[in-house]
Amino acid sequence: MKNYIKMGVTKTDLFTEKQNELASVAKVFAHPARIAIIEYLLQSNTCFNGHLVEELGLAQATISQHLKELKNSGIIQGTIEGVSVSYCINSQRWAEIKLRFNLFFEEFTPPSDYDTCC
Amino acid sequence: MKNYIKMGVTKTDLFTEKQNELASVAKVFAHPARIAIIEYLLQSNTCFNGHLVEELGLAQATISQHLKELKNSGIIQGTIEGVSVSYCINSQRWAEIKLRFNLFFEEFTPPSDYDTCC
DNA sequence: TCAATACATTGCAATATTACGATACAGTAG
DNA sequence: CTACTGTATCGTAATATTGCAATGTATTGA
Repeated sequence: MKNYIKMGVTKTDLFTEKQNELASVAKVFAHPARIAIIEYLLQSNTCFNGHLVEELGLAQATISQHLKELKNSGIIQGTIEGVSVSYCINSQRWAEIKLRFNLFFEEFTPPSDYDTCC
Repeated sequence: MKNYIKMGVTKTDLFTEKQNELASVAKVFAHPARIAIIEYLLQSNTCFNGHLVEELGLAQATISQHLKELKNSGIIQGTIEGVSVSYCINSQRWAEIKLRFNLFFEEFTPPSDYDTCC
């Protein structure tokens, strides 16, 4: 069984692999600090080698923890660059996740009379 | 301040309204049971009035709790229909959330030499 | 009215998340 | 080697999430 982000007492075995995967990725996005980190990397649009601690207002240990989760999910990657680390979006993984969410959102194709039913 | 889904000891005040909102919606998707419920409603493509408890393997109380969170986020809506309740996707809210995620995913436009940098 | 049905709410136990200080570690400069 | 810098990890407190049994509530059918 795949090693999903742990989910409380969640009974992952009741659900499909796809459902667990989507939930797992959504969980990574489910924190504003991680959204902020991602958007920072998205906007810098290159390898970022800098001062996220000053950028966000969180402690260094906290940011490091969030970065670790982002790395674990494959969304970002980091390479050691001398004394510091360069982070950037993993473009392939990003495309993959984007597609997965798109497919999910496209699953809804309501008929024209949809809104009259409840 | 808006009433987001509570976030542990998360310091929401450090982030923008948009970041907190996106994280809040992602949090709703961050559980396979809720994904499963949503997909069930998506696929039935109409007002569902039925037996989610038998469909998923969770206790009635647990499902009720997940439905409540989905209702709170506006993703689904329910109307009392005699002895039971009909649930369906709120198509307007769905479109809103879809757009929000699309914009987020579109924020990444890597230059051609992107993958060489880290 | 009374029982049955369907769902919501409450209360609780087990577990995960978030945050941060303290500390470890690795690379660089001197 | 030593000090410094940037990051990771550990330990821990505060809080949230998940799941379920028990219970409450509202509607239907007899």
